[in-house]
Amino acid sequence: MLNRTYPGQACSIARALEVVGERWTLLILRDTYRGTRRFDDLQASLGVTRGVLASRLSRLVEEGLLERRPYQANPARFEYIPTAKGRELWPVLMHLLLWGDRYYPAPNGPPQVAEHTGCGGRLTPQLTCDQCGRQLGPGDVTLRPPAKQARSRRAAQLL
Amino acid sequence: MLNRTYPGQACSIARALEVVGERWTLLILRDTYRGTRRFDDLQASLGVTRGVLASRLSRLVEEGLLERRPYQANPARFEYIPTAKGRELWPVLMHLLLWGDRYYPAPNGPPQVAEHTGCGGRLTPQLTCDQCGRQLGPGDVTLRPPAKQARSRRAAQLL
DNA sequence: CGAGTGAGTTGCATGATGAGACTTAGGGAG
DNA sequence: CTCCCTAAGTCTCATCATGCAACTCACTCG
Repeated sequence: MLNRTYPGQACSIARALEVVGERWTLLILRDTYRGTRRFDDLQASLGVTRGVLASRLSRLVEEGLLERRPYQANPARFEYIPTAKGRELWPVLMHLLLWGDRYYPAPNGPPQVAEHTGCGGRLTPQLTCDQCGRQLGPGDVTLRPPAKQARSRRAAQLL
Repeated sequence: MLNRTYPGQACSIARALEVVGERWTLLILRDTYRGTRRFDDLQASLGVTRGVLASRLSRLVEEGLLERRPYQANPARFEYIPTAKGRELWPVLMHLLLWGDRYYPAPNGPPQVAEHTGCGGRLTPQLTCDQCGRQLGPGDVTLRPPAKQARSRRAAQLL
């Protein structure tokens, strides 16, 4: 979305979007997951302008989502590999994929299906609770200040 | 990110981003989850320009993520309520929140914590398999054409 | 009557993007 | 040696989107 900040937003969602919310950024990341990791390959695969691609890549490297690693010297050539920080955005991409498949299926031919490689199950489009394991929705979650005053104050309910 | 399309992208992620990838769109959606649902409230909460807000809202209504519902007549006044389709993007927002909290914690004071209202557990930042229930990462998922030839062809592995 | 509120629309200056040519450094063919 | 190719960028220019701020419109309240 922007190069700019979302000023005055205390929310982590806004801070996350300052890094990965610009046009093309998430698609570049997706391509690096899939193994498209060189400048010209990314450019061809995405159809993004070379200038924009260069600027997104350098931002992603700066922020530590990608590592710019030489794969040959003479002449020096580089590839962009997702770091742990970069890979942790994978769930975001997968949820977008599931949502897109559901509401905007591919015009010609059905969408790709994401399946668990060994077992054949599908990705669950749900978030779960790490204690009780139940599936959570907007109504099940409370945002509050962490630790310390543990249970004392109740903050804004999400939805 | 864009108003424009990501031409030539067959992927559902790109199609999803065509709808919700523009600057401000996801933050507007987040606010409607939280109960901020009127034009002026959204404008004040986000600090977005009135013009941009108007254009994003009308797009979201067009695409069926929000419903523009009058809450009074004379003078006619409206609020924007998330539809089921809009609410299903909640996991995307939550993963962004978890990721942002982890890598870009709020400068003053610790981040908000999302907890399961009844049980006190945290949101799992992981996707799971709907059959075996195991947590999945980029390496565990295969994208392939759906149904029909069920298991016959194996397509691009995600990472 | 005059001020206030909510939901927009309009106009201008600035910033970001798309299209496409140019650069740099080395490799290979003839 | 010269010409052409590849990879990874950089540069320029026209167009599009955004931010800022004022204006409109319809109705209500004091």
